[in-house]
Amino acid sequence: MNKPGAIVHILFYTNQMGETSENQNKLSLSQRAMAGINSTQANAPFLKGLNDKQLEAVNALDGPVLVLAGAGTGKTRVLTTRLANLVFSRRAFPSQILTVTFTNKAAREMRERTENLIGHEGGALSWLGTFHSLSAKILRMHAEMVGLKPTFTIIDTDDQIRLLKQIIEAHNIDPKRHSPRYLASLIDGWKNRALKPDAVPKGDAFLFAEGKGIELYAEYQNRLKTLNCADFGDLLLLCIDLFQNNPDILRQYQNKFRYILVDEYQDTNIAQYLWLRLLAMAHKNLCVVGDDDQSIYGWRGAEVENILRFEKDFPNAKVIRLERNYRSTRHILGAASKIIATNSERLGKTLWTDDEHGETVKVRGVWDGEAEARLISDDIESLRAQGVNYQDMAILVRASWQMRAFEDRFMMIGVPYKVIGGPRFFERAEIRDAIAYLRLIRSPDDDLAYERVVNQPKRGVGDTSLKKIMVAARENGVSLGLMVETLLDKDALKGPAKNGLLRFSESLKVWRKKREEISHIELAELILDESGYTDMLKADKTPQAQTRLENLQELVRSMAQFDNLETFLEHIELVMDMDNSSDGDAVNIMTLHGAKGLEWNVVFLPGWEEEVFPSPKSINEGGLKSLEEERRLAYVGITRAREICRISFAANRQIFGKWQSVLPSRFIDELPEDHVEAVSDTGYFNRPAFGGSSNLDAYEQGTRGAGFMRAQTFAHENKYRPAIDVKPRTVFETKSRSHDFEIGQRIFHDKFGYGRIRVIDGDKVEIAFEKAGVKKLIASFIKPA
DNA sequence: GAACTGTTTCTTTTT
DNA sequence: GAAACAGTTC
Repeated sequence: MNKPGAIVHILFYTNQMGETSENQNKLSLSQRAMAGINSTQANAPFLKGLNDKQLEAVNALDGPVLVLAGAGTGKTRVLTTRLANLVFSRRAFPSQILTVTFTNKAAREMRERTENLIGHEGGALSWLGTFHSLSAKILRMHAEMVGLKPTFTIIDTDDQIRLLKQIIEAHNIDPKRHSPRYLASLIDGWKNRALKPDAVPKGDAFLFAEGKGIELYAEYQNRLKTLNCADFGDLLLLCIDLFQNNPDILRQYQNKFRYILVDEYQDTNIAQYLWLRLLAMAHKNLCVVGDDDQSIYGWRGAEVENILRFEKDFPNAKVIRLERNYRSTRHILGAASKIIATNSERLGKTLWTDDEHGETVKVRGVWDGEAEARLISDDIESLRAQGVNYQDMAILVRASWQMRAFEDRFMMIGVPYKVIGGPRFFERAEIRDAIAYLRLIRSPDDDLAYERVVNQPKRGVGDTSLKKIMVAARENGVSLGLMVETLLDKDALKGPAKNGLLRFSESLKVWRKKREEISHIELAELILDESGYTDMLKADKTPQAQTRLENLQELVRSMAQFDNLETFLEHIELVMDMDNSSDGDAVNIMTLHGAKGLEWNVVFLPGWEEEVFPSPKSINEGGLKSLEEERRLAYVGITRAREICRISFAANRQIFGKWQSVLPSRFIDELPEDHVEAVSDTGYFNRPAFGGSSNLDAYEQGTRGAGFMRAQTFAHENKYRPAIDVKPRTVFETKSRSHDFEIGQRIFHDKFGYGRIRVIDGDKVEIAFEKAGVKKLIASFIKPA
């Protein structure tokens, strides 16, 4: 497949592509490039091991290219190699290539992997990032052109909702009947479609408070401007505005970015599409990579249609399909393919592999969430004993609340784990407070930050005082901070509020002055101390207070990675995520969304129940379209696994704190029998685990339904087959033991009967019983058969 | 204005 | 089951 002839042929083709593009300058560029290719690429080591299709994608450098890359087909490899190829062929310096990813995690990985290939050749990849971070970077340089100061604050969903609530109340609308959260989602939706208040379709207005939606949206935008703030959607929209209103600036960026690469193109929304089109219009060296089957961000406005439209927008676009899967076993691929085949709206792709080995995908039913956590942690421990590292295993859940059961379990039995993208560090109240203080130092007009910390810790400024100040500030068109200053000057305040505000205002002045003198780290420590925030937590006797203090220390420590306050704030506003990827050997726990683009040897997919996955909320709101998106999520989950994939469902689950009996997910029904096997560790499938208990009713109701029957039909004659094949293998033993059993030995247990030893870990042994499934026991309870 | 208590709502997924 | 909210008392 790596015949030199093939490479030459492809290179010839790409150069033809390059030369068909109109401008003279480019022609000479590509001629230079050709010289570069001939000398550096004939024996270029970085192209080794790519298959024909991948090479084609890597070498089609000029002109528009669409790469349809299925799961596990080496997409990231193609992207990074392509980047390296652009640099090595002297087409562009790294700083002249715009690379857009969808998440910060993806950006980080792409940067690392590309730098491994090109080293520091030609400078840094300064324009690799998410749509939002790249937009922010551009906007900071031209903020005045869109009516902001360069220090503008990027607000997150939480601030957004607080602001909207104020606006709704100011319009005498009851926020209970018309929730700010819903308005926020409407506005987000409009922004995703690049609709400004005057462009919102009239019909959409009636989605909120009898036609007030558009008015409120306009008001919200005004407030953002006066607060010198932008929300996530604004970053893109303002950038588009900037380009459209200033052709000279647009041209400057068009010239700068000679080549544009976009990852996860199926997840782009209309605003992002417009943004890209503006930048790529001049030279059309745009390469997008995507997979319609992995489009899982419809709720954020992603339009799979963008992929379909690509060929229309760029009529001579080269389309390359990567269909050979290098990741998963045939069973895993078979299960995933069957699931996704149920969807109707697909471009259609057939993934294949020549991998022949591997275990089938297992589907297992358990009593409840706790039993599920136990089952999975048992699997993890025994796989670990067989030599699989924790870091090669992952648990992927639909929603973050499902993570808790696993955390509890792992904490109890001492398995190291890391939660990626769970309840986030920067969303904790104490962290947000600390950041609000810092924001207030940077941007005195940041009313949202002011409001957040003015009475945190308590300074005697209650709701009534605050309301008064807010009304006055709005009437005078000034910020809260400024209004308070004026009111203090005029001695218009009284009681505890007066004293508190006096102290607060003085402190702010002092801190702002100090900012010039001390480092941002010292400043943060100073503020936390002098504001009384630390003391407040120290005085707090609740168990959480201690963790909060630690979190704050962690925050201060993390500031060391940044040169100054601005870069630190920019980072947290955009990234909202701490890089904890380097933390040793630990099991990964994350959401299915967070898992896209990643892979592990072993993947557990718990919670495959109706009411959990597919998410009922999603189906209620989006109907069939959403159901198909949930199905793509299932597809993404299964295809993360290289060798072992184990799905599970519970008969009972606590939802919103209430016990409910639930049915297995309809997706379980869609799995193909020939790649999947329903097995049970506990003999659970047809035996109530707790005979006579009052839970029996729930159990019967929960498992007698069609879903359970569907799942059961997969169970073959031997319902008690152990989940893991009994494979005697050598295990390195470090722990001492007081017995002389051996792996593979047949034993007898009073309650569970006969079985065979699979794993020995000191005095603990794991046994695959002939009737009772796999159990972990202390060796003294068993005797040789 | 703060502290306490009972009630309600809520969680999808991320920049 | 937690967190946000509303209503009550000090």
